[in-house]
Amino acid sequence: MVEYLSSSLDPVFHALGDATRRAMLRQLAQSPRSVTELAAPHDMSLAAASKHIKVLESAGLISREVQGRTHTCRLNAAPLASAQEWLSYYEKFWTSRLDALEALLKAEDAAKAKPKSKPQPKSK
Amino acid sequence: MVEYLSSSLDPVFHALGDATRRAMLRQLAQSPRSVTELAAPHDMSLAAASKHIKVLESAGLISREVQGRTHTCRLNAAPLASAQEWLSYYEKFWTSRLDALEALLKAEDAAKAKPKSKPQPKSK
DNA sequence: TCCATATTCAACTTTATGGTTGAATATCTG
DNA sequence: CAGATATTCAACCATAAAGTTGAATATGGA
Repeated sequence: MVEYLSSSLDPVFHALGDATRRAMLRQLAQSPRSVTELAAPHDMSLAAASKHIKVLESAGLISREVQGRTHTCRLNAAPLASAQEWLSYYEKFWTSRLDALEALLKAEDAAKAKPKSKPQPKSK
Repeated sequence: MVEYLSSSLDPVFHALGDATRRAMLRQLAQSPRSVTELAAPHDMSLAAASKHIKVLESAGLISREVQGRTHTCRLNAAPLASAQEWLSYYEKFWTSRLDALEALLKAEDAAKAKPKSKPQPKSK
């Protein structure tokens, strides 16, 4: 039903790859904020914060309503749903398994074409 | 129980912000692969693919076992769990709600200090 | 040993990122 | 209108990213 282009995930994950921007999303999860409010907790110029906001905006993660001189930003979580959808594919790799062990089990499971009796010791 | 540093999400989300790397993770979800095998479907030099693999590796998303001249890469999904955990915070913003509408509702919900009777028409 | 295979390394190019500062623009307010 | 506030813009800088090519390294196999 909900179909997401893989390519549209690029800007979303990219936007999430920065702690400042993730923090801004958390702020917006509380309530809409102006640019100044969003910038306040972060130790950087307003112009820098403005750029981060633009990154979030162009990833579709926030929308902006201009009211006079202030821009009110709101969270738009929809693209996060598509990110989570992408990640959900991998749930089977950690659900109800220890992850390192899981990797081993999964490898043997899936690699039907590659029967390897045991891991070789490192040559170095 | 599982506690993840926000900072460790930076390299994870960054790694996911590239379609080539996401595709490589999908490949590895099928079975472990050598560098050559991982590179094959992607239209780039082996050296470029090798760099992508290194990005995934340093984000902790894959591990590598060197056996002779081939390096076998395996998926390590654990950091994806922490990414999903981060995203899960936002589930409430899309679960059982239309997303645009949801933003509105949520805004009213969370902004207890800001009772706005109805959305203002855009000033522009 | 010789050659092919697997992978990385080094150097380089181009473009993107994240930050700065100072000026510009627009709006609100007395 | 004048000044303060909100935000962006433009220019600039330093570093990182993503790709290339060609050489280096290591291993496997005849």
